[in-house]
Amino acid sequence: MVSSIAELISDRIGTMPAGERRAAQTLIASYPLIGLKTVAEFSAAAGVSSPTILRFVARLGFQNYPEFQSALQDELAAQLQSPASRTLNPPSPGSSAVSPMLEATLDNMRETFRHLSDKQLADIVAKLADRRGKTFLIGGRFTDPLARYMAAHLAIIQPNVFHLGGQESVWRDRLIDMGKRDVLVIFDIRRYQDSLVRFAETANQRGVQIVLFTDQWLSPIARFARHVIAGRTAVPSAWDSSAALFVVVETLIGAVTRQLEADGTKRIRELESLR
Amino acid sequence: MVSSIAELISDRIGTMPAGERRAAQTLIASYPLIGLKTVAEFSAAAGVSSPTILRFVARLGFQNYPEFQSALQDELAAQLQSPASRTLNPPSPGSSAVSPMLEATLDNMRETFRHLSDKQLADIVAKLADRRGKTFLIGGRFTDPLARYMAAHLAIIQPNVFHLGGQESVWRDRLIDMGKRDVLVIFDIRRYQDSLVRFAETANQRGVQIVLFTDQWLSPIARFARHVIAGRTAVPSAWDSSAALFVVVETLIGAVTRQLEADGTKRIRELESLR
DNA sequence: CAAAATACGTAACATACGGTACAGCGCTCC
DNA sequence: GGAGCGCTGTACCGTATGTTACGTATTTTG
Repeated sequence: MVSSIAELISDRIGTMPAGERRAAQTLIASYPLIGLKTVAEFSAAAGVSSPTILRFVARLGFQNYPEFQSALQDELAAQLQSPASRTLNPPSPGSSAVSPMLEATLDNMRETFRHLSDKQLADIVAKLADRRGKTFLIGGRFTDPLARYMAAHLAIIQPNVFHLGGQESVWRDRLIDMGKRDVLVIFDIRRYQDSLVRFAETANQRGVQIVLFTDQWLSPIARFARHVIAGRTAVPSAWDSSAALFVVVETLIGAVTRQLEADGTKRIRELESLR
Repeated sequence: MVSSIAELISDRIGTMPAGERRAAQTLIASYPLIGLKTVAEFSAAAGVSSPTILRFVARLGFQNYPEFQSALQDELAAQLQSPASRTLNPPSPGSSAVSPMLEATLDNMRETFRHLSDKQLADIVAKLADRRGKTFLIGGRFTDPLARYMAAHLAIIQPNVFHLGGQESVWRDRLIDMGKRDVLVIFDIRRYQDSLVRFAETANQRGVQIVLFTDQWLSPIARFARHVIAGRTAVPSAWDSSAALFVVVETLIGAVTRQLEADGTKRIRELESLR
């Protein structure tokens, strides 16, 4: 089984005519970017004509050029999403049986933060630290503990922080308390829960600003969310991992705390005097 | 100066209308691959119409879609050519406040697992997968969400899993249900809670086997615990981090699940047939 | 050396892709 | 409550792109 297109090429490059070989070498030289451009650009870079390029990809077994490009993109996607397979990352010497899980988790965190800009985090921190409205937190079946964890911390450093728990009918009624100045922090990863989506939709209609923690496939709630944090969840286990989101949560908690300290709010001063 | 398109997006995402923001979030979530596909595919993935995508790239300052794609490709080229720079988030000169937090967290996890032997984990897994008794879980002020998270998973793959929540008086009375064959999983990090220590002590007297998740300074509960997992918690923040413990929890959940699958318990077979 | 087969490029073609005009809708602000 | 503005999607258009047919060049083989 041939895994990458690059291997496929080097397998068959010997059997190719001159023109196609030039195409192959050009592609390998700056793999895989030339292949993502148009046939015309590819052909120009290789110094051959467009049909030669097309014959080249046909020889590789692709029906047409777009199909070839899709394959390249899929390959790229796989590379970008599992940095573990990339040469870097110290193979960590004593990596043992538990390690696959740990390694995957560490990768997830690095990837999650790589897709997260400082600006984005700063915006969310500003919103959470802005105390003109209330903050509500809620999560799904497996993620509600994250909501609780965040609520437990935020509720200490600022007033008007509420975790929405218990029966659906209970927290649904809390919508009455929510308005434009309020923030709703929702955790929702696969499989996404209808009840949460409906809840988010209604909250959105009431003008509540939504901060969504979800996985890389984005919960439908992203549609209504003002801020979306997409965490990586794939690990070698029967379950998805929420660890990356957990770290983002802790980061935010820390940042909000620092922000409020900087603001020198009365509450923080009182807290400090209590310690 | 804006270096990457991702930054450019997060800079302006605040000023965008809903539809375009959705496009932006979708792009960021699986950056940059969606952007290399056609407008039609991009729009479908984001759940908006094609013109919205085009308006989105126009707002980013690109004359047209191909120009936008070229920019993405150039960026990718730069990344792929210097894989060294991607190791982790480069210490990047202006490296924000988030990086130290992430780095410290990653270190904590490595350290935590370094001090954790396979044998130790295997023993705990065996104990949790042994279904002759009941499993109770409880945590402290900040760690109870971890107990809930673990309970939410374990309760699916096996019966007799109970999270102890609510008022202290409530769960204290549950001691009556606990006996020699049962397991009590306790989470307790600084500052250790007296109520939990007393609870653990009593449970221990009743012959309950205690699995303790604590920090590196060890909760006094360690005195009664059969198994102790000490996680690193130090991070550059006003709060301690439970992230390392969280990862241990996920690792255990995965391992117990695998164990039960291997045992081929009736419940697991039924669960699988339900999926 | 001749003849055939293969390879390659030019040019014409059709498709599907990006782009635009326009109308409907919701929202905000008088 | 009404008027204006801005956002969004539908429908259509022009064109750049991938594709194919064909003629020429080049290599191969008897």
